[in-house]
Amino acid sequence: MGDMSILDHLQKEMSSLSKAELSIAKAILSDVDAAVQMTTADLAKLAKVSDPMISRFCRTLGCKSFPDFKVQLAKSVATLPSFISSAVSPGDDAALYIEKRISANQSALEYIRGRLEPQVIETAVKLLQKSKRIEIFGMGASAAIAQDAQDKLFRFGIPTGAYVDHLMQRMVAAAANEDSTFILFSFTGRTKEMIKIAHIVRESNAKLIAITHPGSPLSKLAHVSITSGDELEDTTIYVPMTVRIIVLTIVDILATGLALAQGNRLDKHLKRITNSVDGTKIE
Amino acid sequence: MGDMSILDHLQKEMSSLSKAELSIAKAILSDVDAAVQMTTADLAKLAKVSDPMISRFCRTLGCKSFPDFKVQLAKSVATLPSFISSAVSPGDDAALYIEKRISANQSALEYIRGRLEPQVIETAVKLLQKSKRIEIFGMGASAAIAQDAQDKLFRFGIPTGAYVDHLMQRMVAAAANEDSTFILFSFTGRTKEMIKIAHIVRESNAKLIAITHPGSPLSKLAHVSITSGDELEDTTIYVPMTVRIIVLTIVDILATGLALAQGNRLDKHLKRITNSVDGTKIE
DNA sequence: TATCACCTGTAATTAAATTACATTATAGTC
DNA sequence: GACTATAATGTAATTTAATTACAGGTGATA
Repeated sequence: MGDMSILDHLQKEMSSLSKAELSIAKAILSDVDAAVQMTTADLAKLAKVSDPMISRFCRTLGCKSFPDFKVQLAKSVATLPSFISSAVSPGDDAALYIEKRISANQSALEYIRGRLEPQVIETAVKLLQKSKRIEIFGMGASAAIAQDAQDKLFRFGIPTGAYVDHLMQRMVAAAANEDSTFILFSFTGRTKEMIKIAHIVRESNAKLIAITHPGSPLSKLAHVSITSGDELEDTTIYVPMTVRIIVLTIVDILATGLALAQGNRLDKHLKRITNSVDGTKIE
Repeated sequence: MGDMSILDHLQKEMSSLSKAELSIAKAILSDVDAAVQMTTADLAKLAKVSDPMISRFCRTLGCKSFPDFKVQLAKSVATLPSFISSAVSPGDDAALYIEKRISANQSALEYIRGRLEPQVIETAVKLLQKSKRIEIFGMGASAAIAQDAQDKLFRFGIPTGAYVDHLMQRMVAAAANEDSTFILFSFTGRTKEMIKIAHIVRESNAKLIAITHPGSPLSKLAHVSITSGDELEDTTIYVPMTVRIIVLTIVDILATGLALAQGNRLDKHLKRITNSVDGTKIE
């Protein structure tokens, strides 16, 4: 079972459970917090099965015993994404909305944990690594992300620019060639201007990585498309919050991949960058 | 005990434990992952105490029983910030560094869960709400954050500017008065230029909110200082990654607080903003 | 010095979980 | 449809784990 949480595993196995096992699963899922405190007898009664079915059920799920199952379940409960509790309401005090926003952003990260495909990331990293130049575009809410991405990626030995002005973006895209890789950020992937720019990138024979809504027009134009997590939040109606945490974490991942791919031959180069801000801070 | 994790509670009680209780505590802390799988007999042997001491110890900590203690402990383990496992190594493949980066950012958010003080956030929100104008400054890695914060805060009926050029920042700070609130982002709080700008803000009688390292020179100049989470990551040596996720979540929290404080009287205003980008997207 | 409160271990008991055995249900084959 | 084999499930028995009861030891206080 590896690192998969017992709750995820349980939900994945629902369709292959026997009648009694399904009763037990439903009883557990009806109140997970209560389940971690139950005896085999309690749970068996709730699920209307015999006591030994509980042990057997745990073994079916790959646990050593019911106590082991309860411990795994407790771990799952503690890391459970709670989308419901994240909705902020008018009467919320600061303690509550702090809690909700933190939980929302943690949950958003949990959401992409199983959705980012390693080979897609690797492909993107290889494109970046082979490039003579990296150009990063964003607009609106994605503008700050483009600039943050530049701040991360410029360090790895490949000249890296970021543009947020759509006219400059068009012109830079038109001036590019096959030596460049472009990273385009668009939560929805349906911004007309960004799609137009993507066409220009493609016409320049440059490579295109899009961090965007899966299946969107922009994603279809990209050589590599990586989810923006836009399914989580309607960014055309609400102020985009959790989505940008997802996208910035994707930036972290790409930067990490590129740093690893470049190995330690850039150590001096990185040191020089760090040193360039020497003297700007109070000791 | 409320919401405090059993691990936190245990560590807080260490100095008031008896000799045997202390042995048990140490045995648990020596390998928490193993402890959740132990029987009373296993743990008693490891701690060199009698079996019943285990039950008594759990009761001393406020748990109902040893099984209850083990469940609580499992929950603590699951939410424990794991700084070690987040360290990326040269041999890491994409699946692993994706996992590590996601976990690192989740842990970073967990880190601030108990460190953000609701009344400090409320004070900041009140300052923002009472302002005639909000100005947001960042530079270097914080520049993108400043622009992101503008994208969030400008919507709530208070004119909001963001500047990343330090000369413009000086001038805007000097031109301000008591009607303005400034938000300054600096991870370390030791950037000389930003501290100079903070002085200028104070001289203009404007209010100053700093998102920065606790106890730093900048934090001392602020009317309200909120942690940047800078303790987590040496941002002067490493590329700042988790720290900006923390800071952006703080932006979310402030934006949420301001939105709630403004109530629903801005609904039309918000609608007008959303409508302003109509027609820019493919349907 | 005596008393009291607290700590702790051994022994006994209870509770919880698992195994063994028997019965029932289901699926496949003729 | 009848029969057989296998899987699922319950009852009863057994084992394991946890807790309670009782007794003894230690340290502090009057």
